[in-house]
Amino acid sequence: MTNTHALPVFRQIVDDLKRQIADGQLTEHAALPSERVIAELHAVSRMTARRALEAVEAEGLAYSKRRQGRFVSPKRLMYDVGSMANFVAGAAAQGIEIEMELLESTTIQASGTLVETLSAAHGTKLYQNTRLIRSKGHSIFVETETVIAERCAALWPGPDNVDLQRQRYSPLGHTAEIVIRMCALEPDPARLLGAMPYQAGIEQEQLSRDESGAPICFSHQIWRGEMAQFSATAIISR
Amino acid sequence: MTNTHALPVFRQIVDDLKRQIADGQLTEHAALPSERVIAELHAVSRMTARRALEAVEAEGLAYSKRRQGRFVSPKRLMYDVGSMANFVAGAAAQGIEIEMELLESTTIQASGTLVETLSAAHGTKLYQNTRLIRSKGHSIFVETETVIAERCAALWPGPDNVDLQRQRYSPLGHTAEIVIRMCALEPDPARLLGAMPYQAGIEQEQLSRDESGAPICFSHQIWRGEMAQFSATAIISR
DNA sequence: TGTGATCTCTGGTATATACCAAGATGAATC
DNA sequence: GATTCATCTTGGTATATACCAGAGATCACA
Repeated sequence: MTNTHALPVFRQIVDDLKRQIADGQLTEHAALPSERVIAELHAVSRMTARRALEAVEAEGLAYSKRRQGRFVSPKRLMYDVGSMANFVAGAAAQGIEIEMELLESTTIQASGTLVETLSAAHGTKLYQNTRLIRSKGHSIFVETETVIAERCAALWPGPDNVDLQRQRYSPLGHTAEIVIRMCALEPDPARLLGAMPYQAGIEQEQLSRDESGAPICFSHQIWRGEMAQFSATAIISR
Repeated sequence: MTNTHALPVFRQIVDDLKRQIADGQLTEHAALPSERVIAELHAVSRMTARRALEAVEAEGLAYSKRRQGRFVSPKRLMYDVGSMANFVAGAAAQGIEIEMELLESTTIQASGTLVETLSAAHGTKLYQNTRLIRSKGHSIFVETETVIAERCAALWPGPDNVDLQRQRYSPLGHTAEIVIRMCALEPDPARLLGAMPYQAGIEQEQLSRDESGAPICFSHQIWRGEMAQFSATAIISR
């Protein structure tokens, strides 16, 4: 297929696929045509079909499962970072069920950048938990949370607690500094999220403080970018 | 070059380039080796070299200029969305100069989704401005701002005002609802930003309200994702 | 019925090749 | 010194081909 001065062929295929998704012909988690099928359908080489599918994926409209196919991404979830730390509660209010899986729970000693971030002395006892958050079986983000043990003994009984997975999402602290940025998904979190390594995602860091301003908890979240949508309310201080 | 069970070849090239950037061998805005040079250097086909460079680009570590080459991306800028609307002031405090270019300034009448968003009657007079924000000649984001004329006559003299470009960045309103999400850059903003169409970026919407809660201004910003970093402070209300 | 081998389909990697259009450059010319 | 023009380089598009490894279905056999 030759082409002069018009839209690139692979771009036309992208538009076709996007239209099908928008139209509802392809619904959430439905399989997209495979590379080979698209190649035949549009009479292009497989590489061109592949470029088109990769573009749709890069836009966050689809995700791929190795050796299985590409599928339509589910809709975005809203996360109100302003009222913070209640992503789960907020999701519940929207009628969205969230599943949390505790991947790892350890007790470590403060070192490296954590010392500065948490204003904790070297060797301070810290609880560290890694969780994978899903909705309807679809991975949304991975969270690694580091808590200063002594500063929240009452609020948080420690890694042995059964209700651990919910605990984090009841308010811990009084204020939180949040940073959000785009990032490339490293292989490890990408695997957990079922995403391609190094595809674009969202990284979020939260540092929670208590009434006195002392850090309690540092949380690092890695989101599938196309799943995330962050809201906040700003107040013009003057 | 054959390869079994190790890292894919193009990934190794990516790591090599990333190392050079991290080491400082390649500094901000320095040209990366071209596709053909990398192909020769690593003894791979041009397509493989290309994949590597595209991957580096997708990670936000480089940007490409058509027919000129690929260059190392500058460092991220921080934007405090919590205190809002003072991105320029914030940047100044960091010693970063920001340039604003007014691309378009029109007076329109409320219609479509703007009617709902701004709670304005159909046909209400609106000022609409599109600006491109740069730092050191490097495009960062495009903003389209829609202001209800009558609700801010005093604060904002209208599109004829000379100081227009600064005006917006002095607090307008008392609160703002902000939404941040990852997106694919549409061809138009991509061109303005000097980015590839459909690469991943950040989309931000701000709805400013006055003391009474009435909407004043709706702002839609499209950021080069690798340039953005958004911070906020959350308060746990309980 | 259950189990294991096989076969098909999938995306992922890699090469070699070809052409295009426009920026950069420098030589020849005015 | 300024202008024109050819050349080289660049990224972008597109094809054809080849192989790999694993998920899923199927089918033969115990």
